[in-house]
Amino acid sequence: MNIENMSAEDKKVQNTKLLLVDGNSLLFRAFYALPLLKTKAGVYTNGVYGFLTMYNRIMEQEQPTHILVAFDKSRRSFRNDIYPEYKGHRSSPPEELIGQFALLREVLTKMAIAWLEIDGFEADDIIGSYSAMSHNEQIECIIVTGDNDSLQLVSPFVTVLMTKKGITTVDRYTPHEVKEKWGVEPEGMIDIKALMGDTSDNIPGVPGIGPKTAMKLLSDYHSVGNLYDNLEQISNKNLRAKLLEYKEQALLSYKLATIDKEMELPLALDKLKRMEPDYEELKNSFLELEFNSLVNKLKPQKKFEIEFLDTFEEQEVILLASITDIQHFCKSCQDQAIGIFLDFNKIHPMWSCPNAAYIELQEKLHKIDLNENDPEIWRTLKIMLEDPGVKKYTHNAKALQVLLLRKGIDLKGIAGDSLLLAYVNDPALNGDDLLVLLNHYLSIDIPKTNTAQAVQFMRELHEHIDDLNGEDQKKLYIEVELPLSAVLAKMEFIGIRADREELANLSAVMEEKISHSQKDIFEIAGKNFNINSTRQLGEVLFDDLGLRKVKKTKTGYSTGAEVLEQLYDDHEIIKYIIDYRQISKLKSTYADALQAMINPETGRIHTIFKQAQTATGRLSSIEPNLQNIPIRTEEGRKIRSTFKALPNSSVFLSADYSQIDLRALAHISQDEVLIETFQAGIDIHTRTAAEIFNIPLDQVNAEYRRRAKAVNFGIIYGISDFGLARDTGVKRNEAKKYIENYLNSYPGVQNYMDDIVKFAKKNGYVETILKRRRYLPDINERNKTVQAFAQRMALNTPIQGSSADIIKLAMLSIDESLREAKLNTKMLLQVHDDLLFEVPLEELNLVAPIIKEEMENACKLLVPLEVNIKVGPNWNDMHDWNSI
DNA sequence: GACATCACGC
DNA sequence: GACGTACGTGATGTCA
Repeated sequence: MNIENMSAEDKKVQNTKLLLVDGNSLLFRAFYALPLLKTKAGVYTNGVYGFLTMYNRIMEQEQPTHILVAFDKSRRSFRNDIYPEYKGHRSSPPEELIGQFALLREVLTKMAIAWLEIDGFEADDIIGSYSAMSHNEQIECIIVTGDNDSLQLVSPFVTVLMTKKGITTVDRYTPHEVKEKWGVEPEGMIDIKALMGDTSDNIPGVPGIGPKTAMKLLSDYHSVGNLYDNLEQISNKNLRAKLLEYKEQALLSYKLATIDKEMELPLALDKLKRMEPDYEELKNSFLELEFNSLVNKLKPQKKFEIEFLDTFEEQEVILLASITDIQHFCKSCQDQAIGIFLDFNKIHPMWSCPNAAYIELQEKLHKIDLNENDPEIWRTLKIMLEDPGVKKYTHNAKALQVLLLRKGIDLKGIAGDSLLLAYVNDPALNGDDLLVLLNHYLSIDIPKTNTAQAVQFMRELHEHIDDLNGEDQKKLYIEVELPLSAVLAKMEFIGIRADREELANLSAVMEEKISHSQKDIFEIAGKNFNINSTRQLGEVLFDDLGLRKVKKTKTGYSTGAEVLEQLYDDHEIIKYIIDYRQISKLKSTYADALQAMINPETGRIHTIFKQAQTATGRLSSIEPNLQNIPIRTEEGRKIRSTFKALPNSSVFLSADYSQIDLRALAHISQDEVLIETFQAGIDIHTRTAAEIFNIPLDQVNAEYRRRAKAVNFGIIYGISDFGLARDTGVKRNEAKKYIENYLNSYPGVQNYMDDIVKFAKKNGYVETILKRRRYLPDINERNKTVQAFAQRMALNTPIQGSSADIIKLAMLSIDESLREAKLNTKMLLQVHDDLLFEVPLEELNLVAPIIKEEMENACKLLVPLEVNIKVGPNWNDMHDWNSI
């Protein structure tokens, strides 16, 4: 068809896509695929839950414009009139499922999804009739079912999605796939069934004929009718006799297997149009059914019909051209709520210049040009921006604040940050891009080129996401994340001093070492190649030098550190390669890259702390990443020592939580042995060693402690005996025993592990002590590997996430204390369980106890929190600080 | 530009 | 028989 010549009516048909769902079939599948789930009120919901999961997935994939779910009305249909035994073998569905049929219908109604059941007909017939209509009208149609009867409905316009064993995957059948799998055209599926029968429907067919024979006969005779007309041609006597004997039964089976395609359609197509439900009401009934993970996904769907696509209304931008205009405007902002968006040319607020400010006030969009960098403009804006009475709604307040700090402006009155709000709502969503959020939550599509227009929806977006958040999430957002963003902004703005000259010297020395290693390696290998290329290195090691191929990767042989270690004694080249790898990593990632990150404006390095990035609630650090500065090797520590406090006037102070993850575990699991150990101040690894090796505390030697440490470490991450064996170097059986011993010694931890997985399976998420949520959609997955992965996340996230919560609380109270005491000590970095400060010498003895105090009392747990304080001139040479 | 591999941190 | 510790960022090479 030529698109140009299409009428409007044709185009409409082109944009129509009808989804037909076999409700009974899918509910059955879902019920058996998922473990039994019961609400607190005792209602079984697993089938309905699984149905909705699958429905959502298909909606996302297929984006239909029209939907109908069809049900069997009762167990009897017109087929029972011609064959009373039809579906006669079926026993009643289990008790736990029966109530879910009605429940599903209710839920569908609430979701504004059309559904149908018709006396005397099966869901198949309803689907057959609607799909026939689609075919005739040349409308695209998708059928979802687990019943292969419907393959007879497939046509160029009708596709069948057949659920496989579980509920996560479907097979797609177009005429081509039907032909490929069954050797017949879609209509031929009726003939196949007529011959082979169908035990599940109790269609008899011809005894002794299965799929293979049926396919063979039909490839020769094309149809059952033609087969019986030419029965004498069949050479196999037995087969011929059987066909003859059961002719009646075959013809009856044909009728039974034929789906009715000519029912009167009770609902016209436009009654099936996809509709927006009442989200508030739907949310309530999902909450009642405890479908918490689904509640979170509730939001207006993306618009689905091209002709109805909501193009946002582009607002006129009022340009505030003169100082007088700006002054007048800023005055009118007083005691108002505004949306604000600062357009700057790079992502990094310390390396960017603002082009313009866009401000929404009373639903009008204003622009202030900042390219001129006119100090008069900034002076005017400063008053408004520092006025806490002007409530500012924005996206990524931290970046805005950092940029303003460079202009000498101390931003006040941040009332909302959609980046953080969305993160608290669901940390898995990447909300960096405001346009993505608007699309996701409000279904508004703003072209990239028109980003400034987003400011007109800023407050609406806040309101919408805030509605989705529960009380706990609102609290986490208002009391932790939002104020923390201001603390982080100050840290980013202050930056950390690094000695450029020392980095340059290190780089030069490293270059020297690298070229030496390189020369040695080429000599031993007998040829020149790129050592950085894993492929070329693999060729040299495993092809040329014939070393053992220890481990494979997707693309070739692994040359990772683990492999090289195993080959260490096999060839002298290995130690040069290990050396080369280490030094070139240090040079490129640190010595060279860090020099380039020193800001000429400040002479310091300013990282960006990403506050809405990780799934667990931790921060991350980029451009540069200051959370992975080397510490383990001697060479690496040279990098670390280039970070320095201002000489003669200040020192670095680092305050790190001791065993915060294990303490969080003790608190969450309430394990008595763990709690007692921490309360008594006993070394946790030693205690664990005593427990798992069943020896007295004073007989734990270094080796026992090392293994116990690996066990403790592994427990936090949801360990396997395989992983533990690898880490400790003991046999897998031995490692397995360690874990068993551990869980017997700490029964509270065992219970925690069982309970948290149950919780996750039931609720679809896990949470931290501050009720930060992480959704785990894979927790009920049938694929064992995927499910196991989700289970480990369920175990780890409350632990790691709670630790992250605790240090965030500590940062807030330290910031407050430092401000109250009017101290000049600056918080510089957070490295997960570690805080780094730059402390003026005269403040040291005052500040150190404050920091220790605030961190240890950041959060009341069942175990004490312990903080170690170190002090030194640079980030490497630090020594324990003792109060005087 | 996307993906894979490797290596650094907690 | 393979695969099996959480969470990150960044440099480099390879291939399209």
